Amino acid sequence: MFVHPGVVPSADEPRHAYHHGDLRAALLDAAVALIAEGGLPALSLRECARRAGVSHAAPYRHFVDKDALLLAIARQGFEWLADAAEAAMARHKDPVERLDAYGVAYVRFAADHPVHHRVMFSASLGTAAHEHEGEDRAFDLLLAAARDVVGASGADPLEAALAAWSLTHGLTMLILDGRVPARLAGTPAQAEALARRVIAQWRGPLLARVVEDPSNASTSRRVPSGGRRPKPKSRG
Amino acid sequence: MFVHPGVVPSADEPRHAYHHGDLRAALLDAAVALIAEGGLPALSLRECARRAGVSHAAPYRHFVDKDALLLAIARQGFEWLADAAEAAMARHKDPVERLDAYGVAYVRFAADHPVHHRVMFSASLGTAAHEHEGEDRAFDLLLAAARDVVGASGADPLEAALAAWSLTHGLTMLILDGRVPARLAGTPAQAEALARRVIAQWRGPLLARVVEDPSNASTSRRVPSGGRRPKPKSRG
DNA sequence: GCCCCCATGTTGCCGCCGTCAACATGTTCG
DNA sequence: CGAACATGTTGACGGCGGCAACATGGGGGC
Repeated sequence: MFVHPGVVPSADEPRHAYHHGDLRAALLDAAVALIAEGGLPALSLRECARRAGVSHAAPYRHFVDKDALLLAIARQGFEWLADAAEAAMARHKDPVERLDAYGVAYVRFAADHPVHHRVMFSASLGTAAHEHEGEDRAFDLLLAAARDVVGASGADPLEAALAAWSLTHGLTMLILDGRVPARLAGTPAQAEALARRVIAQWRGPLLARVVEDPSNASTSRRVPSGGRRPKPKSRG
Repeated sequence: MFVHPGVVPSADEPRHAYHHGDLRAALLDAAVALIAEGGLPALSLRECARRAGVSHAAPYRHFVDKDALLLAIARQGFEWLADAAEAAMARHKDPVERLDAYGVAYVRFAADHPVHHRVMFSASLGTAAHEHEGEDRAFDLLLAAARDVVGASGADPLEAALAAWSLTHGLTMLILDGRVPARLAGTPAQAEALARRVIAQWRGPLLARVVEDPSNASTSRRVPSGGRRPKPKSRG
């Protein structure tokens, strides 16, 4: 049996275990493992079935086709992402800090679940199925945070959200594609720290404050000779 | 013949036209068209051969395998990207403006050549072949621009480059994946304008100036009630 | 000017894959 | 107890990537 205990049973699918223990979960697990080993093109339903110890057509009793399996992984990922972002934001009151927390949680989530992130944003699905409930939830969280940040300034919250999403999404993709030196993002913890520094580097005029402390905004007028690169002194 | 005149012969491969006019270029064209129509999974060497009017094994005389064809597309894309970035940066002297120009050119390139960008950053190749000459050239340009921006401030140029790359790369991926409303990025020109606004939104303490005009840096201390969203008055 | 060689393209084959249809089995419930 | 249904199996089909063996024709050596 390849069903390792890490599997969260997702609590919204048939629980009955007829012949196999929980084939659906086993297939999802095998799929994630396959993608982790050889990327998306390495995923095959037949190999998943093999690893789950069932025949090559058994998966079709749980997923209408290959894309449905990928969709299930993506859905799970969006749920986890929304949960992580929500929890991270809940630890802050300041709008900017909440937006930062979202971004850091985003990168951290991708570092912790690289396969899920890759599947969530794989072009295969892309336009096909943009109706994940979790995706809407994650995006609504981001949009609300952006709205709080821009406040009544008249700036477009959607574009602010897009800008924040772009930064963290781009960093995430570069890390996951191995284009960031391992020294900077070799572990999820390093990736998270890098995300904090990258976000801090970009803090801009729209947000009208320095990340470290709202009171000393004047330091943003010139290149600070020191005190730059604020150590994320365990905020939260 | 499916060889439309848009094909740039790439000028570094055997020019002799034995039986087919220029099968290699025809295959590359067909591959790009296939990916444009149905994404990466829609690419098949056999369909490329069919569209080029040759037998299913003919492509193997020009590409050792499917990945080699994708690699050729990626290489072409990196060359184009480096050229575009170089040209865009050459129109500016100010370091920050040069870095901005790089980012805008990056997004514009991806909007103009979505298939190439997708292939360039497809996970399939990823770790396999990071030795595109064009990729090094494009990254070196970015790194040099970042170095000029951070100057002697002591900031890590690599991390600054990474931050800039993250923002534009993320925006690019979101646009290409259809996650940005068509109203904001339906055409390459719109995507370019959006890139300018997104970059401007993030201008931060490290760069210590407002994008519009270096002299009015004080407007960055408060959320500007007006004058935000600077119309990109055809800089250059 | 001739011929041979090799780059180019073809045919045929293999195994793998996604997917479907037909069949088998075991569970649940009337 | 038996029927209906969910689950899993077997076998088949066409498409694909890739290899080997064969065909061809153009250009360079003589």
